[in-house]
Amino acid sequence: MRRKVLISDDLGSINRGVLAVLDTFSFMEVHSVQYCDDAYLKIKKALNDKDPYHLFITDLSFKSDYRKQRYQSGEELIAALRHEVPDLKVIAYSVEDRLQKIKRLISNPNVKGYVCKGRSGLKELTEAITAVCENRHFVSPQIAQAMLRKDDFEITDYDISLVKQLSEGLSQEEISLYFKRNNIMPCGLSSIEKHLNRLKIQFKANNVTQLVAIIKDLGLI
Amino acid sequence: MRRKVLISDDLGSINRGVLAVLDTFSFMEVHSVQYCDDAYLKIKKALNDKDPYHLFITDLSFKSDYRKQRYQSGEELIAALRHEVPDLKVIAYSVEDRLQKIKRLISNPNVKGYVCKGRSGLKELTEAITAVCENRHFVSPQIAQAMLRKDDFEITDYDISLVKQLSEGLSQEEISLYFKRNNIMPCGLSSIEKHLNRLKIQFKANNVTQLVAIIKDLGLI
DNA sequence: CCCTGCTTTACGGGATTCCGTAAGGATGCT
DNA sequence: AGCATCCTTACGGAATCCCGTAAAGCAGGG
Repeated sequence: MRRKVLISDDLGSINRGVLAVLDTFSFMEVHSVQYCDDAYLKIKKALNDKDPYHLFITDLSFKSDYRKQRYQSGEELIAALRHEVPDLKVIAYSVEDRLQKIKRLISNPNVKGYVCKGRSGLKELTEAITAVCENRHFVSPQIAQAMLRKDDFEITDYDISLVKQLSEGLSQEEISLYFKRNNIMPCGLSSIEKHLNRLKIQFKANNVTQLVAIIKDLGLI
Repeated sequence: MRRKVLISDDLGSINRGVLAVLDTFSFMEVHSVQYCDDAYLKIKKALNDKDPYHLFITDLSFKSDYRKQRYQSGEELIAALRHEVPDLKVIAYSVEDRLQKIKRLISNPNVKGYVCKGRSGLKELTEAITAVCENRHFVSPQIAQAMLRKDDFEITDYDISLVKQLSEGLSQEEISLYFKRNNIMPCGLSSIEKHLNRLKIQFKANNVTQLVAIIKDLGLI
């Protein structure tokens, strides 16, 4: 049975690697793009032509360059496809290994698989494709395992955006106002202080400056 | 003329992509590894066997996993090779795009090329390999261009160590004491404040936290 | 020697952060 | 409803940071 597959990744080297893997599936017709917007257009066009894609394999983060994009990240594109192309199966293939983010992603019914880029990424990707073709789901073992553990020592998007604002020079009071304006809860100055306190303990930071330095080193912002 | 090449990247997909590119150079004998320590061992062994590698293409950042590594990053490995295998030509292939860091890297005479992973990464890598084979150097155009720009602030070692202490969580008063103990002048609290003030103006930072974030982004600490 | 310019150091007051205590609100369980 | 728990928010005092002013020290030039 012929299957149409689209892969999307900004790094040429990764695209090439994934293509090499897909070549082992002889029944597949594979196309690849390097921008989210291109992926969106190809998917929509195929749908219009009554020859839709069956599977979409995409990275999550895309470097921005001179080409202005409507969809800046894989997440955004996947979210849009959820309603516009509900029959499309999606496998995310990313270095992202933060549980919170992955959980949210695979709560989207379109997303049938999550594969962590890593040393055995291509092997896992093969498994994921096989699974999805057989209507099963797949997530990388290290993620699946982490999801079982209950010690949710997790850092949320809220925390990230909080620290990010700090790193951009806002005072805690300014952040409070910013959160109020953007309807991000909690937005009280006290809550911001409390969250920061928890983060400082978690990351063993003496003060906010060190906290930002640590989070930056971890590549979270 | 036969050339031995070693490539090192933890992501399997990238390794595959790079291998595909290297296949277009028919005279090359290519090996690949996924850990810095493996790269080190292979390079040393080849040297011992009197059949050394001519070219080493490596990523800079490697995810750590259960395998404990002596060399945690490409930088560390490259620094070690500088003295142990001075004849080995190195091309770094990384997403890193911070000038200062790249400058420090290519100040190492072994490093003949720097290629930025990105949409045209493989194309540039091909150019880099060709250049290095012809005894020329290569750095990705976007980096080369950025290096020309002269808005490269004068920043002293004193400034660096000052900001570094901040990023490690010391208060300004603690830094004053630290400087006194280590005979770093000036060490008065007021002087430290004054220096920080100048830095904040230079780097357009609202506060110390943002200053540290900026300096980290520049790769200065 | 004095003047000038530069840097280090000191001091003070206002702003911000830090940290503990506690009130108010939502949720879930019995 | 009553109770426990978790989370948000508020408040206040201590510590720290921020920033301007100013004195002291040290070169170089006239």
